[in-house]
Amino acid sequence: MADTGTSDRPTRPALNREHIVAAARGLIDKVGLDAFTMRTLGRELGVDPMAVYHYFPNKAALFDAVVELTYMDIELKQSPDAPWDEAVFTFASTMRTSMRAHPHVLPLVATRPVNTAPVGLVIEAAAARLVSAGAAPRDALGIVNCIAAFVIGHLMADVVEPIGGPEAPSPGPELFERTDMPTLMAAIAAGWTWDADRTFELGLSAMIAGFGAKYGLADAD
Amino acid sequence: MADTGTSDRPTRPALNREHIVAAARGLIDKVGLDAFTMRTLGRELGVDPMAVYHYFPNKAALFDAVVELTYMDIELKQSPDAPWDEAVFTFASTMRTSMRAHPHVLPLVATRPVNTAPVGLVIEAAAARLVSAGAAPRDALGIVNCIAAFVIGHLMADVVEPIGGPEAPSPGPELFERTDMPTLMAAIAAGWTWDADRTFELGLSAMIAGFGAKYGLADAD
DNA sequence: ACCTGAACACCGTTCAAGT
DNA sequence: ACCTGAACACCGTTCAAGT
Repeated sequence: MADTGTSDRPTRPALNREHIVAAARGLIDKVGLDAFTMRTLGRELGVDPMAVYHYFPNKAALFDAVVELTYMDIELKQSPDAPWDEAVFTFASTMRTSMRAHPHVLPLVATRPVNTAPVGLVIEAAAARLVSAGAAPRDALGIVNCIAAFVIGHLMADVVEPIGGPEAPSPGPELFERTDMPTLMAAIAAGWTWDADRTFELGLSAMIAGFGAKYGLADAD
Repeated sequence: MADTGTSDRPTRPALNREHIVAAARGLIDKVGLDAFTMRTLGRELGVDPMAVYHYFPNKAALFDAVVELTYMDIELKQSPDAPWDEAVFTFASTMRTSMRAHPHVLPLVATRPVNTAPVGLVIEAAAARLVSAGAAPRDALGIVNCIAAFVIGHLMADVVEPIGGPEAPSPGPELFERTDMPTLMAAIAAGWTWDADRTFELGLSAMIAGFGAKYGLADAD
Protein backbone atom coordinates (compact mmCIF):
# COMPACT_ATOMS: atom_id res chain seq x y z
CA MET A 1 0.00 0.00 0.00
CA ALA A 2 2.89 2.37 -0.59
CA ASP A 3 0.67 4.79 -2.42
CA THR A 4 2.77 7.83 -3.21
CA GLY A 5 0.70 10.97 -3.05
CA THR A 6 -1.58 10.42 -6.03
CA SER A 7 -4.42 8.40 -4.56
CA ASP A 8 -5.73 5.80 -7.00
CA ARG A 9 -9.51 6.17 -7.13
CA PRO A 10 -11.03 9.23 -5.70
CA THR A 11 -14.79 8.72 -5.78
CA ARG A 12 -14.95 11.53 -8.39
CA PRO A 13 -12.00 12.06 -10.71
CA ALA A 14 -10.14 15.26 -9.89
CA LEU A 15 -11.34 18.22 -11.87
CA ASN A 16 -9.27 19.59 -14.72
CA ARG A 17 -9.80 21.71 -17.80
CA GLU A 18 -10.08 18.82 -20.24
CA HIS A 19 -12.63 17.00 -18.14
CA ILE A 20 -14.68 20.14 -17.59
CA VAL A 21 -14.76 21.05 -21.29
CA ALA A 22 -15.80 17.54 -22.29
CA ALA A 23 -18.56 17.53 -19.69
CA ALA A 24 -19.67 20.99 -20.78
CA ARG A 25 -20.02 19.98 -24.41
CA GLY A 26 -21.77 16.79 -23.45
CA LEU A 27 -24.24 18.73 -21.36
CA ILE A 28 -24.81 21.26 -24.16
CA ASP A 29 -25.44 18.39 -26.54
CA LYS A 30 -27.92 16.91 -24.13
CA VAL A 31 -29.90 19.90 -22.87
CA GLY A 32 -29.20 22.68 -25.35
CA LEU A 33 -27.47 26.01 -25.00
CA ASP A 34 -30.19 27.79 -23.06
CA ALA A 35 -30.54 25.12 -20.40
CA PHE A 36 -26.77 24.88 -20.04
CA THR A 37 -25.82 26.68 -16.90
CA MET A 38 -22.81 26.97 -14.66
CA ARG A 39 -25.09 25.48 -12.05
CA THR A 40 -26.28 22.53 -14.14
CA LEU A 41 -22.69 21.94 -15.17
CA GLY A 42 -21.68 21.79 -11.52
CA ARG A 43 -24.44 19.29 -10.86
CA GLU A 44 -23.28 17.20 -13.85
CA LEU A 45 -19.73 17.21 -12.51
CA GLY A 46 -20.89 16.38 -9.00
CA VAL A 47 -19.25 19.51 -7.72
CA ASP A 48 -20.09 22.96 -6.47
CA PRO A 49 -20.87 25.23 -9.44
CA MET A 50 -18.15 27.60 -8.33
CA ALA A 51 -15.47 24.95 -8.62
CA VAL A 52 -15.37 25.49 -12.40
CA TYR A 53 -14.26 29.08 -11.86
CA HIS A 54 -10.97 27.78 -10.65
CA TYR A 55 -10.22 26.59 -14.19
CA PHE A 56 -12.08 29.13 -16.34
CA PRO A 57 -12.49 32.81 -15.55
CA ASN A 58 -16.09 32.85 -16.77
CA LYS A 59 -18.67 31.18 -18.94
CA ALA A 60 -17.41 32.85 -22.11
CA ALA A 61 -13.96 31.35 -21.70
CA LEU A 62 -15.54 27.94 -21.19
CA PHE A 63 -17.52 28.43 -24.39
CA ASP A 64 -14.32 29.24 -26.27
CA ALA A 65 -12.82 26.01 -25.03
CA VAL A 66 -15.86 24.06 -26.22
CA VAL A 67 -15.53 25.61 -29.68
CA GLU A 68 -11.84 24.78 -29.74
CA LEU A 69 -12.57 21.19 -28.77
CA THR A 70 -14.98 20.89 -31.64
CA TYR A 71 -12.39 22.18 -34.10
CA MET A 72 -10.00 19.57 -32.79
CA ASP A 73 -12.47 16.88 -33.82
CA ILE A 74 -11.96 17.69 -37.47
CA GLU A 75 -10.02 14.89 -39.11
CA LEU A 76 -7.15 16.39 -41.08
CA LYS A 77 -5.79 13.23 -42.66
CA GLN A 78 -5.39 13.71 -46.39
CA SER A 79 -5.31 11.11 -49.10
CA PRO A 80 -2.28 12.62 -50.78
CA ASP A 81 -2.98 11.20 -54.20
CA ALA A 82 -6.42 12.82 -54.50
CA PRO A 83 -6.66 15.80 -56.86
CA TRP A 84 -6.81 19.21 -55.20
CA ASP A 85 -10.50 19.83 -55.78
CA GLU A 86 -11.45 16.48 -54.35
CA ALA A 87 -9.17 17.07 -51.37
CA VAL A 88 -10.76 20.45 -50.63
CA PHE A 89 -14.22 18.96 -51.04
CA THR A 90 -13.34 16.27 -48.54
CA PHE A 91 -11.94 18.81 -46.14
CA ALA A 92 -15.16 20.82 -46.15
CA SER A 93 -17.33 17.72 -45.81
CA THR A 94 -15.27 16.52 -42.88
CA MET A 95 -15.54 19.89 -41.20
CA ARG A 96 -19.29 19.79 -41.70
CA THR A 97 -19.59 16.30 -40.27
CA SER A 98 -17.66 17.20 -37.13
CA MET A 99 -19.72 20.31 -36.51
CA ARG A 100 -23.00 18.62 -37.30
CA ALA A 101 -22.36 16.13 -34.52
CA HIS A 102 -22.92 18.96 -32.02
CA PRO A 103 -25.81 21.05 -33.30
CA HIS A 104 -26.29 22.99 -30.11
CA VAL A 105 -22.66 24.04 -30.17
CA LEU A 106 -22.94 25.51 -33.64
CA PRO A 107 -24.14 28.96 -32.60
CA LEU A 108 -20.99 29.18 -30.50
CA VAL A 109 -18.79 28.06 -33.37
CA ALA A 110 -20.38 30.56 -35.71
CA THR A 111 -20.24 33.32 -33.22
CA ARG A 112 -17.06 33.02 -31.23
CA PRO A 113 -13.95 33.42 -33.37
CA VAL A 114 -11.22 31.46 -31.68
CA ASN A 115 -7.72 32.38 -32.68
CA THR A 116 -5.94 29.40 -31.28
CA ALA A 117 -3.68 26.74 -32.68
CA PRO A 118 -6.32 24.06 -33.34
CA VAL A 119 -8.25 26.40 -35.62
CA GLY A 120 -5.06 27.56 -37.26
CA LEU A 121 -4.10 23.99 -38.03
CA VAL A 122 -7.46 23.32 -39.67
CA ILE A 123 -7.07 26.34 -41.91
CA GLU A 124 -3.46 25.48 -42.61
CA ALA A 125 -4.27 21.97 -43.76
CA ALA A 126 -6.72 23.14 -46.38
CA ALA A 127 -4.70 26.16 -47.46
CA ALA A 128 -1.55 24.10 -47.92
CA ARG A 129 -3.33 21.79 -50.31
CA LEU A 130 -4.44 24.78 -52.38
CA VAL A 131 -0.92 26.14 -52.47
CA SER A 132 0.31 22.82 -53.77
CA ALA A 133 -2.23 23.22 -56.56
CA GLY A 134 -0.72 26.55 -57.51
CA ALA A 135 -2.50 29.13 -55.36
CA ALA A 136 -0.60 31.96 -53.73
CA PRO A 137 -0.75 31.70 -49.92
CA ARG A 138 -2.91 34.81 -49.62
CA ASP A 139 -5.34 33.51 -52.20
CA ALA A 140 -5.42 30.11 -50.51
CA LEU A 141 -6.39 31.72 -47.22
CA GLY A 142 -9.17 33.68 -48.88
CA ILE A 143 -10.51 30.53 -50.49
CA VAL A 144 -10.43 28.54 -47.26
CA ASN A 145 -12.15 31.36 -45.46
CA CYS A 146 -14.95 31.41 -48.00
CA ILE A 147 -15.40 27.68 -47.86
CA ALA A 148 -15.52 27.69 -44.06
CA ALA A 149 -18.09 30.50 -44.19
CA PHE A 150 -20.23 28.42 -46.47
CA VAL A 151 -19.91 25.32 -44.32
CA ILE A 152 -21.00 27.18 -41.21
CA GLY A 153 -23.66 29.29 -42.87
CA HIS A 154 -25.19 26.23 -44.46
CA LEU A 155 -25.15 24.30 -41.21
CA MET A 156 -26.82 27.15 -39.40
CA ALA A 157 -29.74 27.06 -41.78
CA ASP A 158 -29.74 23.29 -41.52
CA VAL A 159 -29.63 22.21 -37.91
CA VAL A 160 -29.45 25.07 -35.51
CA GLU A 161 -31.70 25.45 -32.51
CA PRO A 162 -32.71 29.13 -32.25
CA ILE A 163 -31.00 31.18 -29.55
CA GLY A 164 -33.45 32.03 -26.82
CA GLY A 165 -35.81 29.13 -27.27
CA PRO A 166 -37.95 28.07 -30.21
CA GLU A 167 -41.24 29.74 -31.05
CA ALA A 168 -41.15 29.49 -34.84
CA PRO A 169 -44.57 28.35 -36.00
CA SER A 170 -44.28 25.57 -38.57
CA PRO A 171 -43.41 26.63 -42.12
CA GLY A 172 -46.87 25.72 -43.34
CA PRO A 173 -47.39 25.43 -47.08
CA GLU A 174 -50.23 27.94 -46.84
CA LEU A 175 -47.60 30.65 -46.65
CA PHE A 176 -46.38 29.81 -50.10
CA GLU A 177 -49.74 29.67 -51.76
CA ARG A 178 -49.47 33.27 -52.78
CA THR A 179 -49.37 34.79 -56.21
CA ASP A 180 -46.33 36.90 -55.38
CA MET A 181 -44.09 33.86 -54.93
CA PRO A 182 -44.47 32.00 -58.21
CA THR A 183 -41.05 30.37 -58.16
CA LEU A 184 -41.51 28.98 -54.67
CA MET A 185 -44.96 27.78 -55.65
CA ALA A 186 -43.70 26.12 -58.80
CA ALA A 187 -40.95 24.30 -56.95
CA ILE A 188 -43.32 23.05 -54.28
CA ALA A 189 -45.84 22.00 -56.90
CA ALA A 190 -43.08 20.04 -58.61
CA GLY A 191 -42.55 18.13 -55.36
CA TRP A 192 -39.53 20.06 -54.25
CA THR A 193 -38.29 19.31 -50.80
CA TRP A 194 -35.33 20.53 -48.83
CA ASP A 195 -32.33 18.18 -48.98
CA ALA A 196 -29.57 19.63 -46.86
CA ASP A 197 -26.85 17.15 -47.83
CA ARG A 198 -27.48 17.55 -51.52
CA THR A 199 -27.69 21.32 -51.39
CA PHE A 200 -24.47 21.46 -49.43
CA GLU A 201 -22.62 19.38 -51.97
CA LEU A 202 -23.95 21.46 -54.83
CA GLY A 203 -22.92 24.75 -53.29
CA LEU A 204 -19.56 23.44 -52.22
CA SER A 205 -18.63 22.03 -55.61
CA ALA A 206 -19.85 25.17 -57.36
CA MET A 207 -17.61 27.29 -55.18
CA ILE A 208 -14.61 25.02 -55.62
CA ALA A 209 -15.05 24.92 -59.37
CA GLY A 210 -15.38 28.70 -59.47
CA PHE A 211 -12.18 29.20 -57.51
CA GLY A 212 -10.36 26.65 -59.59
CA ALA A 213 -11.28 28.49 -62.77
CA LYS A 214 -10.52 31.91 -61.34
CA TYR A 215 -7.04 31.04 -60.08
CA GLY A 216 -6.19 28.40 -62.67
CA LEU A 217 -5.64 25.74 -60.03
CA ALA A 218 -4.33 22.36 -61.11
CA ASP A 219 -2.08 19.68 -59.68
CA ALA A 220 1.24 19.11 -61.34
CA ASP A 221 1.34 15.66 -62.88
CA MET B 1 -60.88 71.77 -30.82
CA ALA B 2 -63.33 69.11 -32.00
CA ASP B 3 -60.82 66.34 -31.52
CA THR B 4 -62.55 63.09 -32.40
CA GLY B 5 -61.39 60.25 -30.24
CA THR B 6 -57.81 59.90 -31.44
CA SER B 7 -55.99 62.43 -29.32
CA ASP B 8 -53.22 64.18 -31.23
CA ARG B 9 -50.11 64.01 -29.07
CA PRO B 10 -50.06 61.60 -26.20
CA THR B 11 -46.89 62.27 -24.20
CA ARG B 12 -45.72 58.77 -25.25
CA PRO B 13 -47.01 57.30 -28.50
CA ALA B 14 -49.31 54.36 -27.88
CA LEU B 15 -47.52 51.04 -27.91
CA ASN B 16 -47.87 48.73 -30.90
CA ARG B 17 -45.95 45.88 -32.45
CA GLU B 18 -44.16 47.95 -35.05
CA HIS B 19 -42.99 50.50 -32.55
CA ILE B 20 -41.82 47.85 -30.12
CA VAL B 21 -39.86 45.93 -32.74
CA ALA B 22 -38.15 49.07 -33.98
CA ALA B 23 -37.23 50.06 -30.45
CA ALA B 24 -36.00 46.55 -29.72
CA ARG B 25 -33.70 46.49 -32.71
CA GLY B 26 -32.46 49.97 -31.93
CA LEU B 27 -31.65 48.90 -28.40
CA ILE B 28 -29.90 45.75 -29.58
CA ASP B 29 -27.85 47.86 -31.97
CA LYS B 30 -26.92 50.19 -29.14
CA VAL B 31 -26.20 47.86 -26.23
CA GLY B 32 -25.70 44.42 -27.77
CA LEU B 33 -27.61 41.20 -27.46
CA ASP B 34 -26.53 40.29 -23.95
CA ALA B 35 -27.43 43.64 -22.42
CA PHE B 36 -30.77 43.65 -24.23
CA THR B 37 -33.41 42.75 -21.71
CA MET B 38 -37.15 42.86 -21.47
CA ARG B 39 -36.51 45.22 -18.60
CA THR B 40 -34.13 47.53 -20.46
CA LEU B 41 -36.54 47.51 -23.38
CA GLY B 42 -39.33 48.61 -21.05
CA ARG B 43 -37.15 51.43 -19.80
CA GLU B 44 -36.35 52.46 -23.38
CA LEU B 45 -40.05 52.54 -24.20
CA GLY B 46 -40.88 54.42 -21.03
CA VAL B 47 -43.21 51.67 -20.00
CA ASP B 48 -43.47 48.80 -17.57
CA PRO B 49 -41.42 45.85 -18.84
CA MET B 50 -44.50 43.68 -18.75
CA ALA B 51 -46.38 45.89 -21.19
CA VAL B 52 -44.50 44.30 -24.07
CA TYR B 53 -46.01 40.93 -23.22
CA HIS B 54 -49.32 42.24 -24.38
CA TYR B 55 -47.95 42.29 -27.94
CA PHE B 56 -45.46 39.41 -27.92
CA PRO B 57 -45.86 36.15 -26.02
CA ASN B 58 -42.20 36.06 -25.07
CA LYS B 59 -38.71 37.24 -25.87
CA ALA B 60 -38.21 34.64 -28.59
CA ALA B 61 -41.21 35.91 -30.54
CA LEU B 62 -39.85 39.42 -30.27
CA PHE B 63 -36.52 38.21 -31.62
CA ASP B 64 -38.28 36.63 -34.56
CA ALA B 65 -39.93 39.94 -35.33
CA VAL B 66 -36.57 41.71 -35.20
CA VAL B 67 -35.13 39.22 -37.68
CA GLU B 68 -38.12 39.67 -39.95
CA LEU B 69 -37.73 43.44 -39.81
CA THR B 70 -34.13 43.10 -40.89
CA TYR B 71 -35.12 40.95 -43.86
CA MET B 72 -37.61 43.62 -44.84
CA ASP B 73 -34.75 46.11 -45.11
CA ILE B 74 -33.30 44.25 -48.06
CA GLU B 75 -33.81 46.27 -51.20
CA LEU B 76 -35.31 44.05 -53.87
CA LYS B 77 -35.33 46.48 -56.78
CA GLN B 78 -33.73 44.91 -59.80
CA SER B 79 -32.14 46.61 -62.74
CA PRO B 80 -33.91 44.41 -65.27
CA ASP B 81 -31.37 44.85 -68.03
CA ALA B 82 -28.46 43.52 -65.96
CA PRO B 83 -27.24 40.02 -66.85
CA TRP B 84 -28.30 37.25 -64.47
CA ASP B 85 -24.95 36.81 -62.79
CA GLU B 86 -24.61 40.50 -62.10
CA ALA B 87 -28.17 40.59 -60.76
CA VAL B 88 -27.52 37.72 -58.37
CA PHE B 89 -24.26 39.30 -57.28
CA THR B 90 -26.10 42.53 -56.53
CA PHE B 91 -28.79 40.66 -54.63
CA ALA B 92 -26.24 39.01 -52.34
CA SER B 93 -24.33 42.26 -51.81
CA THR B 94 -27.53 44.07 -50.93
CA MET B 95 -28.48 41.38 -48.48
CA ARG B 96 -25.06 41.62 -46.90
CA THR B 97 -25.26 45.39 -46.60
CA SER B 98 -28.63 45.28 -44.87
CA MET B 99 -27.50 42.66 -42.40
CA ARG B 100 -24.18 44.32 -41.76
CA ALA B 101 -26.00 47.44 -40.60
CA HIS B 102 -27.09 45.51 -37.51
CA PRO B 103 -24.15 43.41 -36.38
CA HIS B 104 -25.63 42.50 -33.02
CA VAL B 105 -28.75 41.18 -34.72
CA LEU B 106 -26.76 38.81 -36.90
CA PRO B 107 -26.62 35.90 -34.44
CA LEU B 108 -30.39 36.03 -34.39
CA VAL B 109 -30.62 36.09 -38.17
CA ALA B 110 -28.23 33.17 -38.48
CA THR B 111 -29.93 31.23 -35.78
CA ARG B 112 -33.65 31.83 -35.98
CA PRO B 113 -35.13 30.59 -39.25
CA VAL B 114 -38.19 32.70 -39.91
CA ASN B 115 -40.68 31.23 -42.31
CA THR B 116 -42.66 34.34 -43.00
CA ALA B 117 -43.60 36.28 -46.08
CA PRO B 118 -40.79 38.87 -45.95
CA VAL B 119 -38.15 36.15 -46.06
CA GLY B 120 -40.06 34.29 -48.74
CA LEU B 121 -40.13 37.38 -50.90
CA VAL B 122 -36.39 37.85 -50.59
CA ILE B 123 -35.80 34.29 -51.71
CA GLU B 124 -38.38 34.60 -54.44
CA ALA B 125 -36.79 37.69 -55.94
CA ALA B 126 -33.41 36.03 -56.38
CA ALA B 127 -34.80 32.67 -57.45
CA ALA B 128 -37.03 34.23 -60.08
CA ARG B 129 -34.04 35.90 -61.70
CA LEU B 130 -32.27 32.55 -61.89
CA VAL B 131 -35.31 30.92 -63.45
CA SER B 132 -35.37 33.61 -66.09
CA ALA B 133 -31.77 32.66 -66.86
CA GLY B 134 -32.83 29.08 -67.44
CA ALA B 135 -32.68 27.38 -64.05
CA ALA B 136 -35.41 24.98 -62.95
CA PRO B 137 -37.29 26.35 -59.91
CA ARG B 138 -35.91 23.64 -57.64
CA ASP B 139 -32.36 24.34 -58.75
CA ALA B 140 -32.91 28.07 -58.35
CA LEU B 141 -33.98 27.57 -54.74
CA GLY B 142 -30.93 25.46 -54.03
CA ILE B 143 -28.68 28.11 -55.50
CA VAL B 144 -30.30 30.92 -53.55
CA ASN B 145 -30.05 28.89 -50.38
CA CYS B 146 -26.33 28.35 -50.90
CA ILE B 147 -25.73 32.01 -51.62
CA ALA B 148 -27.64 33.08 -48.53
CA ALA B 149 -25.67 30.59 -46.46
CA PHE B 150 -22.45 32.10 -47.72
CA VAL B 151 -23.62 35.66 -47.07
CA ILE B 152 -24.52 34.86 -43.49
CA GLY B 153 -21.57 32.59 -42.79
CA HIS B 154 -19.16 35.18 -44.09
CA LEU B 155 -20.78 37.98 -42.09
CA MET B 156 -20.59 35.90 -38.94
CA ALA B 157 -16.85 35.55 -39.29
CA ASP B 158 -16.66 39.22 -40.17
CA VAL B 159 -18.57 41.29 -37.67
CA VAL B 160 -20.26 39.23 -35.05
CA GLU B 161 -20.02 39.92 -31.34
CA PRO B 162 -19.62 36.58 -29.52
CA ILE B 163 -22.68 35.26 -27.72
CA GLY B 164 -22.16 35.42 -24.00
CA GLY B 165 -19.70 38.27 -23.93
CA PRO B 166 -16.23 38.65 -25.46
CA GLU B 167 -13.16 37.07 -23.90
CA ALA B 168 -11.20 36.25 -27.03
CA PRO B 169 -7.63 37.30 -26.45
CA SER B 170 -6.24 39.20 -29.43
CA PRO B 171 -5.18 37.09 -32.42
CA GLY B 172 -1.54 37.89 -31.82
CA PRO B 173 0.93 37.14 -34.62
CA GLU B 174 3.00 35.10 -32.17
CA LEU B 175 0.47 32.30 -32.60
CA PHE B 176 1.33 31.99 -36.25
CA GLU B 177 5.07 31.95 -35.82
CA ARG B 178 5.09 28.20 -35.75
CA THR B 179 6.72 25.78 -38.07
CA ASP B 180 3.56 23.72 -38.45
CA MET B 181 1.67 26.55 -40.16
CA PRO B 182 3.90 27.42 -43.10
CA THR B 183 1.13 28.70 -45.36
CA LEU B 184 -0.24 31.05 -42.73
CA MET B 185 3.29 32.22 -42.03
CA ALA B 186 4.07 32.79 -45.67
CA ALA B 187 0.91 34.82 -46.20
CA ILE B 188 1.59 36.97 -43.17
CA ALA B 189 5.19 37.43 -44.19
CA ALA B 190 3.96 38.59 -47.59
CA GLY B 191 1.95 41.30 -45.85
CA TRP B 192 -1.35 39.50 -46.01
CA THR B 193 -4.16 41.10 -44.15
CA TRP B 194 -7.82 40.26 -43.78
CA ASP B 195 -10.07 42.19 -46.17
CA ALA B 196 -13.66 41.16 -45.56
CA ASP B 197 -15.21 43.03 -48.49
CA ARG B 198 -12.73 41.65 -50.99
CA THR B 199 -12.94 38.09 -49.68
CA PHE B 200 -16.72 38.26 -49.80
CA GLU B 201 -16.74 39.35 -53.42
CA LEU B 202 -14.27 36.65 -54.39
CA GLY B 203 -16.24 33.88 -52.77
CA LEU B 204 -19.53 35.15 -54.08
CA SER B 205 -18.38 35.45 -57.68
CA ALA B 206 -16.69 32.04 -57.53
CA MET B 207 -19.92 30.46 -56.37
CA ILE B 208 -22.02 32.25 -58.98
CA ALA B 209 -19.63 31.30 -61.75
CA GLY B 210 -19.63 27.70 -60.58
CA PHE B 211 -23.40 27.51 -60.56
CA GLY B 212 -23.60 29.20 -63.94
CA ALA B 213 -21.29 26.61 -65.45
CA LYS B 214 -23.00 23.69 -63.74
CA TYR B 215 -26.50 24.59 -64.84
CA GLY B 216 -25.60 26.28 -68.10
CA LEU B 217 -27.26 29.52 -67.07
CA ALA B 218 -27.51 32.34 -69.59
CA ASP B 219 -29.94 35.11 -70.40
CA ALA B 220 -31.81 34.91 -73.66
CA ASP B 221 -30.78 37.75 -75.94
C1' DA C 1 -4.15 24.51 -4.47
C1' DC C 2 -8.60 23.37 -4.82
C1' DC C 3 -13.33 23.49 -3.51
C1' DT C 4 -17.53 25.27 -0.82
C1' DG C 5 -21.54 28.21 0.27
C1' DA C 6 -23.64 32.37 1.13
C1' DA C 7 -24.74 36.60 -0.99
C1' DC C 8 -25.46 40.27 -4.78
C1' DA C 9 -27.43 42.09 -8.59
C1' DC C 10 -29.63 40.64 -11.94
C1' DC C 11 -32.93 37.68 -15.44
C1' DG C 12 -37.78 35.97 -18.04
C1' DT C 13 -42.24 35.16 -17.05
C1' DT C 14 -46.79 34.38 -14.22
C1' DC C 15 -50.46 36.31 -12.14
C1' DA C 16 -53.69 39.29 -9.92
C1' DA C 17 -54.88 43.87 -10.16
C1' DG C 18 -55.74 48.34 -11.81
C1' DT C 19 -57.86 51.72 -15.58
C1' DA D 1 -58.03 46.57 -24.05
C1' DC D 2 -54.04 47.94 -22.27
C1' DC D 3 -50.77 48.59 -18.68
C1' DT D 4 -48.84 48.00 -13.76
C1' DG D 5 -46.31 45.83 -9.91
C1' DA D 6 -45.36 42.29 -6.92
C1' DA D 7 -43.68 37.73 -6.80
C1' DC D 8 -41.33 33.22 -8.39
C1' DA D 9 -37.79 30.55 -9.86
C1' DC D 10 -34.02 31.16 -11.73
C1' DC D 11 -29.15 33.27 -13.60
C1' DG D 12 -23.53 34.57 -13.59
C1' DT D 13 -20.25 36.02 -10.64
C1' DT D 14 -17.87 37.96 -6.17
C1' DC D 15 -16.07 37.04 -2.01
C1' DA D 16 -14.78 35.09 2.31
C1' DA D 17 -14.03 30.75 4.07
C1' DG D 18 -12.78 26.12 4.55
C1' DT D 19 -9.26 22.00 3.64
